[in-house]
Order: sequence, then C-alpha cells, then structure tokens
Amino acid sequence: MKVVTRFAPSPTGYLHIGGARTALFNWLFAKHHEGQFLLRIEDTDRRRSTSDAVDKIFSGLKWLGIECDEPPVFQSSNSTRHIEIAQKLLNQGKAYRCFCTQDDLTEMRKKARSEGKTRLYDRRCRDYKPTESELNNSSSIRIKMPTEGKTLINDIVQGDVKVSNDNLDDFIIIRPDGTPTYMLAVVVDDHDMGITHIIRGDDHLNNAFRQLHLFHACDWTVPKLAHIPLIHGSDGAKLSKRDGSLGVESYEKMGILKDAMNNYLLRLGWSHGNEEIISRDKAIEWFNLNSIGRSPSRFDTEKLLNLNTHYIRNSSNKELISYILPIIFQLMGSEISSIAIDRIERGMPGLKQRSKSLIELARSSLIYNTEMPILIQKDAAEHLNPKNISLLSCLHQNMKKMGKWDHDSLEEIVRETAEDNNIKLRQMAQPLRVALTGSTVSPSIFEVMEVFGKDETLNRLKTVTKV
RNA sequence: GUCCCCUUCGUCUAGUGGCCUAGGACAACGGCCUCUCACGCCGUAAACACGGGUUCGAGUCCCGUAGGGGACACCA
Repeated sequence: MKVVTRFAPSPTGYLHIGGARTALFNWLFAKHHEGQFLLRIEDTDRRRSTSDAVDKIFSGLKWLGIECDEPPVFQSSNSTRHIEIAQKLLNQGKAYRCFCTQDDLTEMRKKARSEGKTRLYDRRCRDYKPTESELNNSSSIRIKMPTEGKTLINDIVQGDVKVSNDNLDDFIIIRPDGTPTYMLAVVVDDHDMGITHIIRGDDHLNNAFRQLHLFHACDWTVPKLAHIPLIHGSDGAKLSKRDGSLGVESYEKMGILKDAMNNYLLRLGWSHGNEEIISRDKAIEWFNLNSIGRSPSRFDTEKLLNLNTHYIRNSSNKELISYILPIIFQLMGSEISSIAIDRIERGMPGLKQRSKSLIELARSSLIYNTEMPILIQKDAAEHLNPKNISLLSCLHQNMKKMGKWDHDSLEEIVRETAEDNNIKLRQMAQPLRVALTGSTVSPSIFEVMEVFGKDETLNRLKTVTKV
C-alpha cells in the first residue's frame, strides 16, 4: 500500500514551529516510504482564514524545502462534496436535523454547568420528528454518536487510548447556514485524498474519537493515526514570542540556515540513537513513527544556533555569499563592490568559522569592504597609540620589501618585526588588526592580509601611520 | 468542573526487566591551544517527580499521589 500523508494547517496565522515540525514529520514519513506528501489548507472558517496566512504557509514550507507532491487542496472548495456526504448520512438516519439555536445551547450549557454536569450537547433533537413547516426553518445537522460503550484508538505514538462514549456528543457537521464544519471536512477530505497516515499535533487526539465514528458512519477505512506531542516554550508553558511561536520566516530572518532548522526540528521529539547531526538523506532513511517520544519538548534557541554554526561551516563559500549579500545590502543601505565580494569569498574560510548566524557572518564580512577610510571601533582605538603607530610604520617598511605575499610569509615577517622590537607577537598583531580592520576581533590577521593583497594592506597601514 | 496525554541532567534525548555505580548532545564551568574572537581538544558539575506494589532483580511493568500539558464551539 502506498503511503499518503498530509499537512493540514488552518490559515489563521503564520507557520509556527509546531506546524513546521508536523509538516516535516509528514513529509519525511512519506519520503521514507516512497509515498506522497500532500498539503491541504483548512479554510472552512472563511472569516478567520486569510490569504496572507496562506502565503506565509507556502513560503515557510518552501524555505524548509518541504514540497507537496500534488497541488495544495483548499478545503473550502470541497464543500459541495462535504454537504453531499452529510445529506447521505441524514438520509441513512445516521445524522439528524437540530433546530436548537445558539441561545438554546448556551442556556443548556449554563444549566449543565450549574448542576455540575457535562456541558456536552444533550441530544434533545436526536429523536425529534420535525413537521413539514419546521423543515423550512434553518437547522444544523448533527451526527449520531454511540450513546454507550467505549471507543478505542490505537495511536502509533500514543498507544491505546480509550474513552467512554459518554464524553462524545452529537457534534454538528453542517451549520445552520449550510456550510460544513471542520470535523466533517477533515474526515471527508482525508478519505477522498486517500490519506493513509494522519500525523498531527496531539491537541487533535480528542477530535480523533469523534472523527473515528464519522469514518465508521461513512463505511470508510480509518487512516492510521499518529498524534505527536506539542512543542512548548522555554518556560514549559505555551510558546511565547521569545521562542518558537514565531513564524518560521523569522528564523530565516535571524540568519538560520534551512538545514539547521530542519535538523533541529527533527530532533525535537524524535531520535535515532545518539545521532545529532542528521542530513536530509539520512533523515529520510531513518525516519519512523515509532521513535517519536510521547512527552512534549521545549524549544531551545541555543541548540538551534549550535546546529546553525555547524551548517554554516559546512556550506560552500559561494552559497554563503549568496545568502549574506542581501543582508549586507540591508546593513549598508547600498550594494558593495565586486572587489569586496571577491575578498569576502576568499576570506570566507576564516569568516564562517566564527559565525553562529548569517547575520553575524554578514556583519563580520564587512571588514573586507572597500570603503575607505575604515571606521575604527571605539574599544579598538586605544591600540593606535603613538608607540604602536611607530611599530606599525616599522612593519610597513618591512612588508614593502616582500615578494611573496601569503599567510605564512606574512606571519614570518610580523613575527620577525615583533622580535626585532622586543615585543610579543600579540603586541604586534592587535594594533595591526585594528589598523587593517578597525576592530579588535577578526579572522587570523595573516589571512586577512592575504585576502587584502599587498597594495590594499600597505595602503590601509599607511592611512593609519600617517595620521 | 469533566475527559485525555505526559514526567530521565537547566534543555533535547539514549534507555523496550539484569549490559545503568544511567550514555550522548546543547548550555554552564575549568584547562590546553592561541595573533584577537571563535574553532578544536581535554576535563568538571548535572537527571530516572514522589509513594506503594510485581519480580531473584525496575529508569524500564502495574496502581496511586503530585506537577505539567491538551481538549471540552455553529474554530480549526
């Protein structure tokens, strides 16, 4: 049997971390079984659904590299089919018309609450035979649920979960205005789309009991269920703005690589022994539902960042350039020269070793910009005292005579100059770093000089020593 | 209030009755390396929520307690 999974978000906000992980798990599971991954937008609530949210979901998934194998389905466009099924259930006596108004229901619940009883629907219309004229009144359609016994779900993640049928009321499948509810729509769509495995957040576990009976009422086979635990914020409660409740696009803006995000999401609630760094290929090869944990996990930005440093270091220089160019443009407010871009690419090995995010990478790469004179940072300025400046002009003289201009020969000459002046290498290197980059922090200064080349290096030195 | 789920270092987790004096990773702390900052390397501290069972033996199975989370719509 071919595996078909789906990700079915409601377009009421952005694609948050939990949704992204659900999508990833569905996608991975489908790929692992060489099946299909589908996307369905659950927009049965027209008032709350926005096209902006739909766009955000699409772009979020695209960023993560999670692509669906069929065009996305919009649930609202299937409403004719949903209504047809409801009508059929009505005809078969498996559903019934309910004439209760909103007010009737709130009053019923209020009363139930004051009596300390359950606030489920009391089924007052279940056996009611409407008159001809009443049939013209607006009514909703409710599904008949079993009134006794228990319902058992065999969930791949949660195991056997049992609930007494007293807790299942006759829920509405068609609203008085004739539109189908979510509860009906999911079941019909999951069946029509041939979904074999429903993998979703365990906030849906309770719904699953209701949906199970709908599947039965329609005589459809029930897909396999896997309810995965939710992701909490770092405080253990709901996701806050601090951490994961942000849309995935904000992580992109924070300079997180999509591979890092995927890897992090994968390890949140799922594991494969002690493996931490997991490539997409390995993820597809290893992913299974049985290794999903049953307890909720917390979002930890530090670990995400750690993964990010790993993936940055392992990205190609060209790739990184393409990522940071737009960020540099934002920082500078203008394009940078092709000379600078070339330098950044050659300086990338040292740069990418030191960055936790693409933002950091973009910032630190600015030392290779061509703009002159360079800006000396506040805490760096003190290194350019008269004593150090004379040291630097001495170094300038020595370097002028150099033929070969590479890392090792540069290191040699700086060491020699330091030795001749009876100072330690660091006493020479720090002023040099400040003079060339304007900062006390940079990649290896020898690497920096090699990237700059002889002319630029001497030029920058001269600017500083002359002033 | 009712129903459902969860509980191993601060965090993510390994663990499927003896291999556990509980392993890895992130973070923290200390050291080494060192031209700065990082990286890297070495090391330290850190957990089976609690109470009862079952068993020769329990982190692992069962029951209870506590704590956390989720669900109880004409939302999805």
